[in-house]
Amino acid sequence: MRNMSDIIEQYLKQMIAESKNEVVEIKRAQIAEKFDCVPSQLNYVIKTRFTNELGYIVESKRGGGGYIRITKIETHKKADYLEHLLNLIGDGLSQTNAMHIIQSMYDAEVISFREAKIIDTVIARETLMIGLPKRDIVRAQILRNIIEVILYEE
Amino acid sequence: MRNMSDIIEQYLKQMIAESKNEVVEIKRAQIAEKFDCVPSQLNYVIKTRFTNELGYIVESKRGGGGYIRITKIETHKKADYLEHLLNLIGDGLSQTNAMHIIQSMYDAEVISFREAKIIDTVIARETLMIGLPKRDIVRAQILRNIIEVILYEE
DNA sequence: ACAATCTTGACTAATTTTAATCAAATAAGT
DNA sequence: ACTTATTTGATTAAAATTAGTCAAGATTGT
Repeated sequence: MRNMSDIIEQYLKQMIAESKNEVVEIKRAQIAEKFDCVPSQLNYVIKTRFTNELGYIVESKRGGGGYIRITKIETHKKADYLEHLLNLIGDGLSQTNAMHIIQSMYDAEVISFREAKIIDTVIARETLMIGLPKRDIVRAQILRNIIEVILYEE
Repeated sequence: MRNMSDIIEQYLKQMIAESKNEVVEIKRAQIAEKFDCVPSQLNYVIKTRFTNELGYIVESKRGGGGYIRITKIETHKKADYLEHLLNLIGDGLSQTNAMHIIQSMYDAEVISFREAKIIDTVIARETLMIGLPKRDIVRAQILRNIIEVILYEE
């Protein structure tokens, strides 16, 4: 790791990853001490690496018993969204509907463009060389499983 | 070896060759010191010998802990590799063989870890709820199509 | 001699680190 | 309760640490 800010960033992200609810709560001075840097460096790291843009909410309190709390929200939202999609998919799924769902996932930035293309290909009727009604059932099963992979990663 | 730029070029290429992932990461000032030249000479060498044209990607960061990272990308090799995999896949494909291919693709850095997991899921017999021998045929078809998506992108 | 390439250094830009000062919340003393 | 002191985070600005650009001068090849 190249510099102190990166190290602290990694440390905090690790804490969030290990946490139950995508949250970490720290005492600024304590972390500064741990990494042997000035306290305000924590503010710098937070301001440059835990922005709202990147899906973090930062709350803090001063005074005795003060703290800084960093919450990662995007994953929650994404999880909710993916759960929603899972509910949407019934026993069967047409190619058109599947493609709409894939497009939606791409728009929601849950999957990359390449992943979208891969999944599109997988659920195409030309790829699944099976007759109806079985084809729609397999397609639903495939997409459900893919969503679960994304949902339960990390 | 006639001049400093050539020497530095050779040095960097040597580093890349010895590296695990066709990457070298340097500190500009440090290399300049090592070869007793001005730092900006590194920029010259990189600009003239590690161009995108020649298959290199250069990334950098300034400030404390800054760096210059040069990555060699072997697009041709990857294409050859993927073609090879396509030839490998016959009319049918067992889950075990498919998983080996997926692992290989991940090792070759042709797919990401997440993509590997997605594809693993898709080709699992639990996902493809079809009986043999049809299942192996569909699996082969799916993997072939996925590889083609990756092969013919961009 | 001419053209292309290389070397050098001054200046610029980005990023990180550090310190000083400010503001808010709590704790303590009266 | 009220005032004061202490603790703790926020903000800002300065300094330090890198890398990038550009252009003038030097060297080399033809």
